[in-house]
Amino acid sequence: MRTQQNHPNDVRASALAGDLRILIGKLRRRLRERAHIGDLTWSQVSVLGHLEREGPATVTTLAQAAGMRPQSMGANVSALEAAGLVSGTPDPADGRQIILSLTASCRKRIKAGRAAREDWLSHAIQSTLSPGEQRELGTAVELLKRLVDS
Amino acid sequence: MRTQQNHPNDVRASALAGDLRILIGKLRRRLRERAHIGDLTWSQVSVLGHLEREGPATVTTLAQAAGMRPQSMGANVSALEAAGLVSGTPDPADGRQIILSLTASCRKRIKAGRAAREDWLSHAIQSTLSPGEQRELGTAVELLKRLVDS
DNA sequence: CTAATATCAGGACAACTGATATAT
DNA sequence: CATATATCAGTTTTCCTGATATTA
Repeated sequence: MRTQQNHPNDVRASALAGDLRILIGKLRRRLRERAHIGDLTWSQVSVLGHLEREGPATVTTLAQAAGMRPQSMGANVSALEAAGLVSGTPDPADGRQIILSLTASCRKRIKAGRAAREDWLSHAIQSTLSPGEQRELGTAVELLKRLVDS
Repeated sequence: MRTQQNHPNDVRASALAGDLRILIGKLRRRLRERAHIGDLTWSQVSVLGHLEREGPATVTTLAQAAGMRPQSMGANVSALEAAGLVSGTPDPADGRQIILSLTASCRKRIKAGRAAREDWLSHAIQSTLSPGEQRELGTAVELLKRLVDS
């Protein structure tokens, strides 16, 4: 290990962790208060994004991807089904599972681009970050994914 | 596959927003389940970090920095006072305010480096990210700060 | 008197744990 | 019987809104 005098690596990491911790709290509160696209919560919007990019999935798969319990994800999915944005069909090969996918109307809404533009977070990314900065953020997101799955 | 000229910047921003949304959820749950240093919650650790780096502050100041209501911050501060990590003295110039600062024992604990190393997040940053990647993350954190305050 | 600070009380949201029914 | 999936019910955490006392 090297330099323990001026910039010990763990002090740097510790300060970074502190910044990140505060940042996550603020982002989360912002998302909760402003990120409602329809009558959807922030978690529910995440589910829609996952289904859009990764395709149909079961409740358990979605829960694993989001790092939460199947019961918690089940509540989110129920709300989305009630809103007519997601529908589930039984897996013909495994009667225990229900395969969830976006409904046609939801897909249409996404394709029209309305959903994206109504979203506070993507709007903020576009309006406050230059294309180059957006790329920097993209690489950092990949780093954080690795970190959170470690 | 790259429709660079069509290249809707908003599609890119939208995908980035989706990734970020999921990431924040996962990070938040990870922090809640694993980031207890003593018997402290993640928000409380954030408060300690702020007081350590920025110096003494009032409840209102801390609340603004964290983007939450003074009442919510008050609950966190009360817990920290009960744990003997933070103490408040009345502002001699303004009787309404109470100035909060870290206690000697808390400072000692931080200085000993134990608190930092027990923290899941800073440990993860150190062990899974190279120094260069940590710098990349640092610049991205600055971008996100700007974004969340917009 | 109006504004700012802190705090008490009650409520909402989104996750959690435990238990149960059903299918593999 | 043992495992996996989904779901029902109750609890906890964390922050919110509303109201009040005190001081500037």
